[in-house]
Amino acid sequence: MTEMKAPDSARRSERSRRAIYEAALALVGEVGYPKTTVEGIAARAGVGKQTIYRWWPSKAAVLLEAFLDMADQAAEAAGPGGYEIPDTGDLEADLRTVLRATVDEMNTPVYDAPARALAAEGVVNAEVGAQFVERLLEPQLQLYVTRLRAAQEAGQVRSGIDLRIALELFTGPLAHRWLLRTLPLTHEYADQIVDCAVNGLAPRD
Amino acid sequence: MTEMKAPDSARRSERSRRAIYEAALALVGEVGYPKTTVEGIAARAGVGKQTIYRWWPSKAAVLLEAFLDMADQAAEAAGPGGYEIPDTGDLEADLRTVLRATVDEMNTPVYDAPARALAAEGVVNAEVGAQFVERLLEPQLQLYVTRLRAAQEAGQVRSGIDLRIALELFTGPLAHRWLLRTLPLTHEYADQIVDCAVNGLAPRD
Amino acid sequence: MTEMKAPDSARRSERSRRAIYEAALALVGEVGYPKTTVEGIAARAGVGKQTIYRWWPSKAAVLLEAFLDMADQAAEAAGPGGYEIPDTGDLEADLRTVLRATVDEMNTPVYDAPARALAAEGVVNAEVGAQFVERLLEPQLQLYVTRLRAAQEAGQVRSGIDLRIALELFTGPLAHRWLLRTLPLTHEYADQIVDCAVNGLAPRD
Amino acid sequence: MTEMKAPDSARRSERSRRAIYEAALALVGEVGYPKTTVEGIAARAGVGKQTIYRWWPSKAAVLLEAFLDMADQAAEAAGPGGYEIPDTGDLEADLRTVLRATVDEMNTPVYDAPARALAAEGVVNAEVGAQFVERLLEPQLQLYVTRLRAAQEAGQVRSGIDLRIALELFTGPLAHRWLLRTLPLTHEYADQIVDCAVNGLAPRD
DNA sequence: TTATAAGCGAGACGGTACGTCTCGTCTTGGT
DNA sequence: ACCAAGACGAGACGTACCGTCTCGCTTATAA
Repeated sequence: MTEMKAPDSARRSERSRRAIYEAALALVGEVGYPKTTVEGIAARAGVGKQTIYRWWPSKAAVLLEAFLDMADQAAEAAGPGGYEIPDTGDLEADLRTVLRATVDEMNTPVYDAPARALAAEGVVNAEVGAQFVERLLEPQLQLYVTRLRAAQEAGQVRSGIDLRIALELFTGPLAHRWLLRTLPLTHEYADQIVDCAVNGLAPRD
Repeated sequence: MTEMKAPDSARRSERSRRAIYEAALALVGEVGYPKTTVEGIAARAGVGKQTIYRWWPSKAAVLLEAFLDMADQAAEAAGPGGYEIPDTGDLEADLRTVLRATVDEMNTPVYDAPARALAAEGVVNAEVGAQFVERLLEPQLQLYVTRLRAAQEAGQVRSGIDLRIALELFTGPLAHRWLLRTLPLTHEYADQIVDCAVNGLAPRD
Repeated sequence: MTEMKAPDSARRSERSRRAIYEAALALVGEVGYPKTTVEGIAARAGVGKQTIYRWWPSKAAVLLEAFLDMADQAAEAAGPGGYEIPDTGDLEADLRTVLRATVDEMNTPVYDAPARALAAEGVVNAEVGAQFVERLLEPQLQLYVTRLRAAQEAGQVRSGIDLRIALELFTGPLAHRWLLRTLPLTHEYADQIVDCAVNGLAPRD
Repeated sequence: MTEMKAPDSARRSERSRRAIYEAALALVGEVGYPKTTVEGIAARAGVGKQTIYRWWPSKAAVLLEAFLDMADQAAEAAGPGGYEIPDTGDLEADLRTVLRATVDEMNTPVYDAPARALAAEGVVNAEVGAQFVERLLEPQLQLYVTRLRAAQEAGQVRSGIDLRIALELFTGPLAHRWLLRTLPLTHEYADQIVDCAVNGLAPRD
């Protein structure tokens, strides 16, 4: 049993952590994930390599935290409501709004590059994949569950439907196009997905 | 000007190519994609490294061809019809059959490991991604287009719907769960997806 | 201008110093000089690294002082006379006694390992070498000068001879064998060196 | 049992070997042995690190071979006789010639720096020490044995004397001063050593 | 008798070099 | 000409120590 003596996080250098986050995101954006190296991150952050290895187990873990940090800061800046799906009573319109926003995000390079890298790493590395899903994806999916539950209670969604499955009718196609780049991601595409999927969930006559 | 002198493919060693395919698939299955190296493939195939670099540009390209080769052989063994979606007239039943088969495939390790590796590489490397989509994914998606067109002509699918989008209602959610391992892939899940999606495509009253 | 503020030696922890000496000597004996590290000494002594760097400029300096301390304690234990070369009137016999004792010391691991390490460091690092010679070697060589002067005055050594050179006829060969391990160091060898060298110093007919 | 598969020395790059020798000797001369690193040698030689680790087990081994190579080239350039001790019949004069030459060599920086480094490493590392003695020192000592044997047969050296010990009367003091820098190495010093030592070896009346 | 400032243990930090691994290219015989 | 074999230049890996730098915590004067 190799008892790892954990470093003392009270003494951790906040300055270094921030510099590492920034360097990691910048490098992934500039040279791509595979060419981003731990050495490169350390050099760019003006940090010793050991300072990275002391706090993270892998390049992917660094990037995941950097990305979460970026998302947290964005959420904070977005105002008190944070991120949630609007509820105007019109399910189709609300989901259109959200999916269009998601499409925009996926077309934004500073978001796209690291998110894509993390997703890819998670596909192949179960450990990272679990973290990616748990810390990044799942919170977002819960927003759909919440909104769809409201719709279900309002009678806009069939009562027998599992909402975890329902939400995948929206996010699944979007993620598919995003990850594999089969066809371009546009607002129109988002609208069409919402149209079909909402129809599929609607109560039968 | 770097004049690339192409190797003479007539003189190519068939024995080596087969050995490389087998070694690549075996290693990806055994140690995972990131730990599979070109050196390792060469050593296992009893082949010089240059023989790999002469014919393929990257580890991912080797694996892609190896995987296509495996798929071709499976298709050949599957009989004269090859792969196509059945058309019994009942769209929902036909798609259930296909999605259940796909779920089974994704739960088969010898298929899962290399396919997952290729998808992940394609997510991050546009070059590989394009190849992956064009040579592996697109032919399968066309089968859906064909079946859905028949359904549309039979009045089971709304006429205004873009079939490229329609098909993603089925494959998107499936791919999502498969790649990110959010929840287990089961026949029941396939059925539920088909249920909702077919409903969404159906003509409105 | 780097104003070096010297530490206050009055407040120095005696306990720490002793622990550092012991740790340094023990580690050099156990794992050898190159694998002995400042971190290792600190850990073994139960001491912070800074406590070493505060009082010594280098690993070699620590070991030198540790060794001198060990020698001092040995000398103290040896009785009031301390170390000196006996003078029975028989130069050859007296030197035989001393060289045999030196041979024994060199064959004692607790003496050999650190002494060898210090000598090696001194060979390559002039600073350490000077300290090694001045504080460790020179006092011992002076003992030879004293004894040989007595012999010279008694007419047993040619009058023209420089005693600094004379003594090297004894210590030089011994050191040579010890440091480079060309051949084993034995009492017989000591005797033969003394025989030849005393003969070489003797007045000519 | 870790069976090391030895590299094929027939395919070795002569160009790289020479570049490594030159870089190693140059660096030791310029920055000293402790600051000479394997990485530095590789960089200066325009060579990958692995090319060094493939052929040598350590920095010291590289330097030893580089030094031997330098010595071989010098010997080759020195003419057909190579290195040997002259025999004019006058033992004292012949040894004076040789020891003066040795003193000169030890005062030559390009010789001194690497030789000193190797000797120091050999003092502390028995493996290296054995190589140093066997490949560098022993051949030179044998020259003394040869010359002293001739003198012994000519009746200029006592018949009972072990020549391996006799030679150390000359080389021991010299090495002592050289390695530990106790006092300067001069021709006069060499002469005095020869004077005393030859006298010590001479037959007794 | 307290306060105050030093030394202390601990250990995180920016670095350098280690020795290993794999990359993609180049070279040498063998078939 | 293609091949198996593998040496090569290059450079990232993750580890070990370097010497410096805070941290709180004794601990011993000097107010």
